Amino acid sequence: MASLATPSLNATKRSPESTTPEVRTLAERVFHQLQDAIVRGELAPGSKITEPGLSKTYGISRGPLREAMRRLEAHRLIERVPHVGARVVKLSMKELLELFDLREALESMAARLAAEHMSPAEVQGLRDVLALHEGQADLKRGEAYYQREGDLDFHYCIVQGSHNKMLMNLLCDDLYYLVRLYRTQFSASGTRPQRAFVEHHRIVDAIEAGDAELAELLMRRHVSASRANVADRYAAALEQSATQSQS
Amino acid sequence: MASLATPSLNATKRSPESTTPEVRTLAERVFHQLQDAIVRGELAPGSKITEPGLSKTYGISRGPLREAMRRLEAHRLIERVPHVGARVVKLSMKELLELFDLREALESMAARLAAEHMSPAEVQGLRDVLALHEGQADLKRGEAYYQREGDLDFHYCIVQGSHNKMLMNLLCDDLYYLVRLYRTQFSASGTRPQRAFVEHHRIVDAIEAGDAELAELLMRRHVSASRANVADRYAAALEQSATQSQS
DNA sequence: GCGTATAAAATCGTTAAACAAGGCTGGTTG
DNA sequence: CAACCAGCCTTGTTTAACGATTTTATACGC
Repeated sequence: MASLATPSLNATKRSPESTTPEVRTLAERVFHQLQDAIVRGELAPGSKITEPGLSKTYGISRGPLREAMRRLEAHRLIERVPHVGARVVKLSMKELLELFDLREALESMAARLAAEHMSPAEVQGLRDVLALHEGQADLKRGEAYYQREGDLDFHYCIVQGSHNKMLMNLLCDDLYYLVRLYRTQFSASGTRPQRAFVEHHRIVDAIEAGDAELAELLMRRHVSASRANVADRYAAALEQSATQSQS
Repeated sequence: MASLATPSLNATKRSPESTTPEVRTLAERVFHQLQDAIVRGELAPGSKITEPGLSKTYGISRGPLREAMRRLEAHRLIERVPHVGARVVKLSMKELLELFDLREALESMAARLAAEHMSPAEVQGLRDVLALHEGQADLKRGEAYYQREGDLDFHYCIVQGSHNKMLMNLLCDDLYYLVRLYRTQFSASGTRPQRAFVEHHRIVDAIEAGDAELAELLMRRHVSASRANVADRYAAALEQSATQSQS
């Protein structure tokens, strides 16, 4: 029963990480703070990050700060040039689509493994997450951005269910932060809510049935459709701005 | 014609990185040195890494050293515990199989993208790499370990051909170092040479034909077979050591 | 006025010394 | 023998300083 609550707990624990209670070293703490600030858009994409500046605002010396920045660099949240400085990463549409390719490959694998390894309790936890989102969807029906973080919660649970630690680290610690960063940068509200919802349910069904192949296929299509949706909306925005500048 | 040589050049450039000519900052240089030392087994897996020790052996102060270690940590080549220290990562068989799952997902995607995006010149470069290995195979036929690094060269080229920078970074900068580390840790000579060879050729054929689906499928099978081979050999080794201890 | 060249300022990379904080070792003691 | 305590070592962090490199600001010439 305890493990039943794990997935949704994990999902809720992600938001209030501003306090970061268990983090003991300064470098780690400031790393998480900066990570959050970047992902939430408080540090503007492309803006320059200066050591003396951060050192003053966060009240720490340059040593731990530089270590935190090295970690941010490894997570691809900032870009550094020797002797010049660091700036917050600015995702291009090309890189965003690349990111979707990665997600398609990794998350379809995660769904496959989840179908093979997830325990009934974990599946139930997954259904709980879905039910939670459904409630929110009922409340805010019509608002497009209702599932901004909820969608990731679902994907988190699937990845956790794969029981593959390397996969979990890669997706949850690295890629999902980039996904969230993109969502703030492009102010991308997750459109196509009801369709994604049905897809989520079908994926859980396949996982519950232990149908690894189907789960993999459905997740692949789900991510692929999400990618196509983003690409289409981008193309539409491009066209609109083009006609706008024409008039 | 210049770009034709790029893949094989890239493959050869990987080995003599001990000089690291273009690396300008100390932290970066010592990071690469440590990375190399770990991957080549000079730093024993599980062995403790102490800051004063490395600081003395490499003749640098603790500042850049700690930054280098933070990068090694991000690449999962060392593991740190606050206030305790860092040790070289020690891959378990479980983690190795997890790594193969990642490779299967990512490299099959890479093969698919390569079939879609690779230029004829790049395909030719890929064939050159294969021909080079074939020559070595003729020379050292019988020796099982002939393709230890050559195999990775092939996979490198495929990933490069995907033209997906995120995928390239992930595989070439992160996972492939872990693969090499595993090969030294388990003193794993790539067995099944001729079979892998045939598989390599068929993958290139599919890529050249632009058959993305087939390339993806073949690469998936290729990695999967490699994984199964490793798992089998490990199981056999386990059984042998069991009967050995029995007598 | 504008572009170039030089000089100044700011930032980054690195070192060194020092101290606090926490873990490990080994000896002492009950 | 186990628990406890002290001392030592390593890690985490700060401060100050300096060389190197980049950026900027200024002044000069065209």
